[in-house]
Amino acid sequence: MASIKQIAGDVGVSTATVSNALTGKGRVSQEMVERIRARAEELGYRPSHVARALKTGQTGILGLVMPDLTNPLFPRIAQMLSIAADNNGLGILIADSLGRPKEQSEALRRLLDRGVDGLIVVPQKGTSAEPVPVPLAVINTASDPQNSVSADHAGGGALVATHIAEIGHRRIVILGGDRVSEVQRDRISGMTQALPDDVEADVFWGDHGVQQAIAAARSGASAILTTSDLIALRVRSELMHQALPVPDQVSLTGFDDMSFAPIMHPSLTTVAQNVEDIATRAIDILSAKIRGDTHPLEGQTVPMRLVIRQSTSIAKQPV
Amino acid sequence: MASIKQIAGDVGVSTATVSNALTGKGRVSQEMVERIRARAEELGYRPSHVARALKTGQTGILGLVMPDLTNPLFPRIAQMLSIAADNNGLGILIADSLGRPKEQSEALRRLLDRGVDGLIVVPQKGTSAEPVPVPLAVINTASDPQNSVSADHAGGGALVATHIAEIGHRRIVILGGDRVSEVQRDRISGMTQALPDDVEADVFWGDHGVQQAIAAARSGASAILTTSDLIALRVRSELMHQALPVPDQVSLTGFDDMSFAPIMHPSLTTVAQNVEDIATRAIDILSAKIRGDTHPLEGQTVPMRLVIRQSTSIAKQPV
DNA sequence: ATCGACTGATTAATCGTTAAAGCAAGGGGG
DNA sequence: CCCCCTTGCTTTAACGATTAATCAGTCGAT
Repeated sequence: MASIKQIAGDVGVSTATVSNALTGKGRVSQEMVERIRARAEELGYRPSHVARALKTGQTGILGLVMPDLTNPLFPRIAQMLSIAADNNGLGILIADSLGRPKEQSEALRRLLDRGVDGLIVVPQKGTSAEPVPVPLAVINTASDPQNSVSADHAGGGALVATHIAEIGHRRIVILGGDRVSEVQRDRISGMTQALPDDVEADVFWGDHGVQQAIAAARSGASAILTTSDLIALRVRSELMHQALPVPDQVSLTGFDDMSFAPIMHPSLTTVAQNVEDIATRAIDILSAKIRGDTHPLEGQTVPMRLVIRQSTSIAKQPV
Repeated sequence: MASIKQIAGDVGVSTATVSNALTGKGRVSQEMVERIRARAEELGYRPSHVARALKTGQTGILGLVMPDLTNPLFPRIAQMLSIAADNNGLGILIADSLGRPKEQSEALRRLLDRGVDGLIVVPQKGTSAEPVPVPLAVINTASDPQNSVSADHAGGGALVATHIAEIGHRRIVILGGDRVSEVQRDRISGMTQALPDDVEADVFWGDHGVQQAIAAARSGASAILTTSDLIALRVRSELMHQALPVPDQVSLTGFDDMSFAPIMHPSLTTVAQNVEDIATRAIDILSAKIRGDTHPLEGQTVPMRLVIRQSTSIAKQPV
């Protein structure tokens, strides 16, 4: 491996000059800069991040903590974060906590031991990030006071609720998966607040809620709005068992536009996050904090997008 | 941050002794080891991975390259790799190539620049890993000569094909997504080789193949074996359109046991990978190589598991 | 001629750790 | 009693970069 010393020897200058020439920091003549650059190129010189990190105290690495790796958005988030980080010359080290809060501190400590310059945390349902000695960016939802940037889950809920109301549904069911998830709570409160007064909505939760939702559908509710595509898929199965056709009898919506949403039958109306935008902003916020900007614009919210497919249709007129 | 120097000063010995005491390498008296340990504990000393990396040339970080991040197995693989890596005191740096082969070398170079000790590559369909100056572990499929460890895709194909034959199907369709994927080719060749002679099987590929499969089903084929749950889901949709009930008229199988397989309707018979086992072995192989073991056991194959659900049933007797 | 400012480079220290070599004291064998 | 080996620790150098301090010239102004 070619080092700065190697180049210095070849060109006949000191290592300090080489360092200055390559980083453009000190005072070096234009001619010398070019000679050094040329030699560095020839040798295929790559600066040692490790040595630089030791001297400067900055590793250029961010830690990513996603306690809930089963979160189906993980690949996209990780991908987008990794791209955004690359653009800022940063790397991303992942950590897993197996979903256990106790392991989560372990994971954090491991990342900190490795000297990460900052952390990106997507909190587990119902937990909040513990204090850390490095800059932190939290991706959760607007109602989390620690939130740095996230999708506008409430706005997304409003979008889908408004859509359902506009196409004539007057008695609907809202179905959440887990009460403890702030994201899901925000989605639901977005829905309920956006509904006109003349729409009657029941809110159910969890496994039991699925049954309640089906019962409601059998007794006349014409739409079921869920907080996740996975829940919607389960409801779809149950409805089929009960010979309640979607969307003819019951309209159905999900959340997150997962891989199967466009290809299930009927294809699922859902709400998509702009993961790329969120990731980019998270990295921007974190880099700003690392650079010393103590109060970058935080608590941002990125609009969601309604994706209308075949699982929703105009409400049947009551007979 | 407490350093080794700090401890050395406090205890009244040289830094070398502290280093030796803490790593258990040199010759240090038992008593001294304990005094040093105690002081280190008090100070909350954490060794600097960076400094150690500079000195030893080993960062303790592995690079993970998954060119196809849309691969729905990614989260599980990443999770399991991260856990397995942790157990060996290693970290995992992720890189993304946006699916573009050109970006892939870029991603590789970035990881190498950061000084990773080894690379784990899950190759993109139809590409093979380029030579790298560090130990490499490839997770692909048995027929890839570079493969270090992978699921036994052919064996998985055999499992599902045998199952279908055993429950009486005599005319079936095998449906692949992308000819270029070695994994899918192996799955299919596993299927065809396991089928008894009296079973008639057509192999179709891609979007067009879906139509051909439906046509075959309409003209009497009683089972469709796909190479992916996503494909199975699409086929399920088409069959429904054509009023061909699953499994009464047509049995259907997928691959990979994705999140939606158990909750779609009917729930999908599929073949699951033991991702944890694969990840653990990949890390083991890589650590062995890094430790200097030039030829650890490579080319391993991990059995797949048939998950029988409701989308397959005994073949109707021909009328 | 002299002083000061500026330019382009050098020197030397440092980040935290490891590793090889060295050194003093104690103990056993001949 | 001398020699050598072992034990326990220290000294020194190094990994590859950055950075503050310094220094030798050059040039313009006074």
